[in-house]
Amino acid sequence: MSEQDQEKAAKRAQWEEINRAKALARQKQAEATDQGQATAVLPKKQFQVVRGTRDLTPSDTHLWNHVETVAREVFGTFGFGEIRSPILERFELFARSIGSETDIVSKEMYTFDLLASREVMHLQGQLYGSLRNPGRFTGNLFELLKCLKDAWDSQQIEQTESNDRAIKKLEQIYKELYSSIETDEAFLQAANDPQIRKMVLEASDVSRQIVVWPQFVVLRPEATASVCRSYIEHSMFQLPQPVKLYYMGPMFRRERPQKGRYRQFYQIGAEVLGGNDAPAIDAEVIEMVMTFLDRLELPGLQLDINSIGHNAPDCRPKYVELLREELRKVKDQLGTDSRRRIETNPLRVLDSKLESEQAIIAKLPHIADHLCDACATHYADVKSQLQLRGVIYRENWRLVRGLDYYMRTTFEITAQGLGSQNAVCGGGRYDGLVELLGGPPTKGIGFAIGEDRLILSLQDAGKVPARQGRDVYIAWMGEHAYPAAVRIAKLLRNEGFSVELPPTEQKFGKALERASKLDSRYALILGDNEVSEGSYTLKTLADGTQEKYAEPDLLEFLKGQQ
RNA sequence: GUGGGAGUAGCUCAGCUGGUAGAGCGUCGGUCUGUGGCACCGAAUGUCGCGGGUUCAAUCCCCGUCUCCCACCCCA
Repeated sequence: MSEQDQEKAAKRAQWEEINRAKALARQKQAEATDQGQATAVLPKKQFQVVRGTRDLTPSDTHLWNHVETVAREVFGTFGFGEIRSPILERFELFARSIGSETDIVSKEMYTFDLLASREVMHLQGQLYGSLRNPGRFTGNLFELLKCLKDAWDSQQIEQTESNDRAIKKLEQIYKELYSSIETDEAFLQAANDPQIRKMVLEASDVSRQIVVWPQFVVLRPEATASVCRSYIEHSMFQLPQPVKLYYMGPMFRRERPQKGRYRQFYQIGAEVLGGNDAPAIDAEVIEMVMTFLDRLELPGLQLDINSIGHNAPDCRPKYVELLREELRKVKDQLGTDSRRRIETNPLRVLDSKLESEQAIIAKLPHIADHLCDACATHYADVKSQLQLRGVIYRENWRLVRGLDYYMRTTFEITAQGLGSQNAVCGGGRYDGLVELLGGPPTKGIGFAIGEDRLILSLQDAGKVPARQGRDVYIAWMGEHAYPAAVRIAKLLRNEGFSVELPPTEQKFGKALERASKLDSRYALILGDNEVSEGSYTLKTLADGTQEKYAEPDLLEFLKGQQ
């Protein structure tokens, strides 16, 4: 013990000395650099991706592209066409479709104020500030009127009669002011003219009565609403029905990032709009997405289906009331979240993952037993249509969707390797949505696949297609070989081969080493010997064999191997 | 938004309840000037996530912050 203590004390003393020496050295160095170059080093702050977003580099994108290619192929075979809608949409589009009470709309959207409201407020302030200068006042009033009219057209001003009157009044005052101070003389006199002063004051008063609501543009949190908007906006109901569309691209939700959940995430989805609500359509949509996922060899696939009826007194609302009553009876045994939902959204109680609630939930009434006749028939037909197509499903009476617009058929697909975020696809029928967004009554059904999760699951299962290396690595040596190398590279690339042409000369061994590191299939050897003979040596890197070819033979051979 | 864990080389990670940082893989170069994968040798790369505090001294202890991971919430 005491020995150790002594050692420590000795070390400590030693270091004190060293520290002092270092401090001295540092001081000297500082003095030296003061005389020499004063190095002004900028703080090196590295940029990094914003939270919840990420880069996908070639080692990722090769799988992403594979997934997207298969999606396009499969969806194409079902007669779907791609739609690309903007990433920016009006806030109201999602507030109306998804439901303004949902988390997505109430707190997870990235929003931008279109600035019109601020601009108007600014102009209103300027107008007031220029009360004493009729000339400027008139100019400001003109600007303000322009903005107000735009705001009125885009419904940023409440469409009331009094607002309408106020704008018209301003317009009238503007015209009178404009005509009465047309001449310079009038302009000079205007400031003292009681008539004009009165108009100016009135205009200022009236303008400030008008409230302009901010108008928000958002980054889309999902695409179904966008597709419906587009369907309406392009009058697609005049096309042969139904219209079958698919999309893929980034969506944005400001949630806490987690495995399989990002703030910028990607969805692949499809929608069938218009026509009738034949159960065969529901079944075909499900068959399509299952075909797609099967083709990718996604492991551990589980398809759950359910029907949540429709919004009529003899259907879902009736069941929701029944469910609420049953839940109230067992309220004491439920957690706080579920207790709250009894009143706000009893269906979501069925979703609960709480272990302690499972036994209670299991005894609750099933919605399938309380559907109206039409919905019950529809559900039964969807199931038989699925069987007809050989689609294996599991009925899950607890499957309810979180978004307001769903009705009747709902489904969800889960996969392996995703932790608690195991849903890889969700979808359902939404017959009222297009009408809700201002279109004609239109049937609709669709799904969205979480591409990030799909990719995770594929990676987890090792279902990543081998990355393709180069087809041909050109191992050229010597000045004479270089022009020939450039020429043959061009020829081969024109034929669609992936060719690596080293920009500078390499030692032979190095060239072959690089060729194999780049997973090249062949090394094309091109040195003095070959140049003088007008031939090429082609080495197959897998087995080390090599052969000489004349140019036409070489091309023919490689094309045969493609 | 709430709770827990983590952050050390390009990657995966070691680092002894404080003494100025290491391995493997990868990268680059050499052994090797017409034959790669192997082997051997060598090199580069770190403000130990960032900021502050305690200390003679902090990768280590304390506080804050950012990011990632896990769970909740919600959803794809």
